[in-house]
Amino acid sequence: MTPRAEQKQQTRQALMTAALTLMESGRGFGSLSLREVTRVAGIVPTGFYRHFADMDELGLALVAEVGETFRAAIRQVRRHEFEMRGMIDASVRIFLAEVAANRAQFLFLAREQYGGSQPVRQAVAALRERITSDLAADLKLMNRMPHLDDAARDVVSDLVVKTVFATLPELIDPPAETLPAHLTAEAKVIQQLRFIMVGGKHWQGLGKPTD
Amino acid sequence: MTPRAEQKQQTRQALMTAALTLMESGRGFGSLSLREVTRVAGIVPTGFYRHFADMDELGLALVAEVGETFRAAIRQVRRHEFEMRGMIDASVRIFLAEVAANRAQFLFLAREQYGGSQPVRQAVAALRERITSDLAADLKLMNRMPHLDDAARDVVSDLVVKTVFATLPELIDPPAETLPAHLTAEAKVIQQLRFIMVGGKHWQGLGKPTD
DNA sequence: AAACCCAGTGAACACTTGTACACAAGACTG
DNA sequence: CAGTCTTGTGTACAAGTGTTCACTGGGTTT
Repeated sequence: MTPRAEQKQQTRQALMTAALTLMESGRGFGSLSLREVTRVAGIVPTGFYRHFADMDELGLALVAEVGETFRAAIRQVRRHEFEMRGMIDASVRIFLAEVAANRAQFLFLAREQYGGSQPVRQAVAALRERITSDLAADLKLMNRMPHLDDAARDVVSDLVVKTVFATLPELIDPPAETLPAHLTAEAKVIQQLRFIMVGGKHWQGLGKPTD
Repeated sequence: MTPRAEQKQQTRQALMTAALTLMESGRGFGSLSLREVTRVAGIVPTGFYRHFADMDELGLALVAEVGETFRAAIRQVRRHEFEMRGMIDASVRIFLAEVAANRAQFLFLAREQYGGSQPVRQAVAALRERITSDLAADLKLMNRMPHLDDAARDVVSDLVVKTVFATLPELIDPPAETLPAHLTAEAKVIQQLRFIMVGGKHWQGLGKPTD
């Protein structure tokens, strides 16, 4: 890549991390001003337009970025998925490490998954759908839960992804007090995913409601 | 109540619904300006201070309000809980009706549960904890899932509440296209709650990991 | 009836905001 | 090397922001 283009992408990245930095103190992305972002990024306000048409476009770039690291984390999980014993434990641990290594990105994801502007929210929804359908395909491939038909597998996958996304805030801002070990966010989400998997295994179809 | 105080509460309510109204077009609460809110509420900006010290306090009032309707919905569910057949179905249906009847409030809750300012987020967290521990107590009382000890019941309750909260956005903004019946947000969340419950019933303790 | 209280007003303030425009200077291209 | 492209700059402006202060007028109390 030419030095010019390289410099440009560097500034572009500065804008993106500036936005994430500003959010780290609890603000929502939608309340950030263009000027604030450029101020933190170290360029003049008008320079912003060389990279994004408006703040929404910056938001979309951030979704794309966190989407990439998210999927990279999943690929890494999948690479270890054949160590069957305690697969959930291993997956969660790997995933948590990735979240810790990219705290700000996942914080953005957690905050804006439902709070963001419409384009941002749509982008997050699209990301989530891709992840969900990947998981469903994976579940089918490894032939766990053979009782389930495709539709039911979709619903379970959706539940798993929903649980992971909804747990993100706990994982990112661990409650300050050191908790009894079995209530770590990590331990809790592991057990919750197990409940879901066990539920999937013992599912009996819709004929006889068991509740 | 004296006419004066009544008038005051009426204006206060106008401010709260003004905020909810402004959010209905996709904005986050944190991006609303005090002046906008008073404009929609039909009073002059300075009048705001007769009711709230700042926007955060308005946010807390909104959390309290939606918390009340939320818990009212739960009480209504509980009143029907002894019709055991299809208890989940009934609960979800009742709850959904309440959500539909108070769309804007639940939209606020869904959006701000993780996106709001720190005080708002804390208030939502507190609300969620109350609901969770109520549910745990309820599960214990009706003695479903006898295999589970208190800790495990807490974890299941947390998962259920997490699922409901995370599903709120789907329930509020139903995807425009009429879907195949088994993929209604309603049908999906019912099945997901069933998965969780079945998982709880067939839980075998932590001794032998089943995944 | 007189005194008081207080929700809502209106003007004013010092700032911040998004965007337009002309410009500089270094990197690219012929 | 000359000419062009493009990233980042500086100035400017109209619009919106939160908060202050002194005020009005009708409900409330004595």
